[in-house]
Amino acid sequence: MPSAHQRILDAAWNLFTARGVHATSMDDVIAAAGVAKQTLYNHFPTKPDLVQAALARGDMELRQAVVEQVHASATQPANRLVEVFAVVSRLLAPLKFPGCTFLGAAAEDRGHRGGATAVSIMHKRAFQATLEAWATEAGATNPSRLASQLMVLLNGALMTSLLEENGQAFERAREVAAVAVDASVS
Amino acid sequence: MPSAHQRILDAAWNLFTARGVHATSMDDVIAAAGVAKQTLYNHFPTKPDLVQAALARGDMELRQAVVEQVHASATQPANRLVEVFAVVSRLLAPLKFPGCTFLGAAAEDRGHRGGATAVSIMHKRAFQATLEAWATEAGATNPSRLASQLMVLLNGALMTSLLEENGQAFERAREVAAVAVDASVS
DNA sequence: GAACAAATAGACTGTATAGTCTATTTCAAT
DNA sequence: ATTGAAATAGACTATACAGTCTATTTGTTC
Repeated sequence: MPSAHQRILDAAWNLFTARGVHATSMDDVIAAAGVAKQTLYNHFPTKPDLVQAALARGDMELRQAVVEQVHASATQPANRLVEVFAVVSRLLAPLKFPGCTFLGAAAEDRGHRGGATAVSIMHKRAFQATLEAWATEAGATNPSRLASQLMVLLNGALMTSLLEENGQAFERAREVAAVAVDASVS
Repeated sequence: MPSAHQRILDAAWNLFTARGVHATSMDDVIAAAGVAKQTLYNHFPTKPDLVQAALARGDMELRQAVVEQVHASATQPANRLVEVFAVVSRLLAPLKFPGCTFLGAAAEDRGHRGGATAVSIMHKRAFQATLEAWATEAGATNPSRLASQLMVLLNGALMTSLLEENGQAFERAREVAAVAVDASVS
């Protein structure tokens, strides 16, 4: 049995992903984590604290998983920039909630610019930095620009798959990414 | 002075866009519309009703505005597919809330699949149909696929500009769109 | 086993908000 | 002028939810 801390973060992450932050009550997290109310509040004094902590952990785990799987399935940097779309799609598929927790949280936060938005921005920037590193290795003429372009595509695929669950969004994004990478590398 | 009905829908749309659906209370709408509580509830019996009506009206107005401006600024169908990114960016700029009301509402609705999500899906499908028509006129080898690809790019630009307010997302999307259109038309 | 930290159970408070109800007022059409 | 529909003002109810408080229990370390 994982520690209470872990269970709380896991439960919170899953609920935030599935239902969104606003629609998840602290009592929901408590029930899902199988933990006493006071225990949760001992670990995370307020809901924003919990949201931030859960997103921060999700950020690390997700990015690590994506990088690992991309490196495993493509050795050529240029291929990695395209393959990343397949990897993210594959990671999302079993979840049954085909959206991005960070984009969702940021959208709920609108106007607020609270902790959730801040973590989401960090997550996207960190991810984009990884893309830029691959783009540089691939010999792109403008790695920074290519990374930005791919990030827009990735965010688009994540949001589109929230609306149309047929999973084609990532295929389309991948096709476009291939063309964009090709245009930027050659 | 516009009718109460109009003022309510306008106020609701603006608040939903700026702060999100969840963060907007019925009292907020009442205050912004300058209307009595009962008046609002006479026109829209429940909050979901109001959300759906406001989004539906926003859908019509936004799509109409975009199509008009795109037609005005580009006569070649192939150019329209690229110019649309500049038009949407220009429409968003003065709003100070650089996100998509529909994507935001759908993200807040996660799991629900309620009226807000339904209207958002309609909006995106209708928009994509317009793109497909232009793609067909432009002589794309696979207009449906090209429209899907551009839709992913557009959603990506809309979400990315929510996180990074520098407005570069639309430029990036436009660059990629140009490459994708070129690859699909020639 | 004493002592202390962490966890539990669950009652309780305060606040925000959706939606109702009542009484009154405006105003256009007859 | 009279009537009837639409609008207003604002008190009121019910509920959901964040966060607190108290008392008890478990488990670990010295």
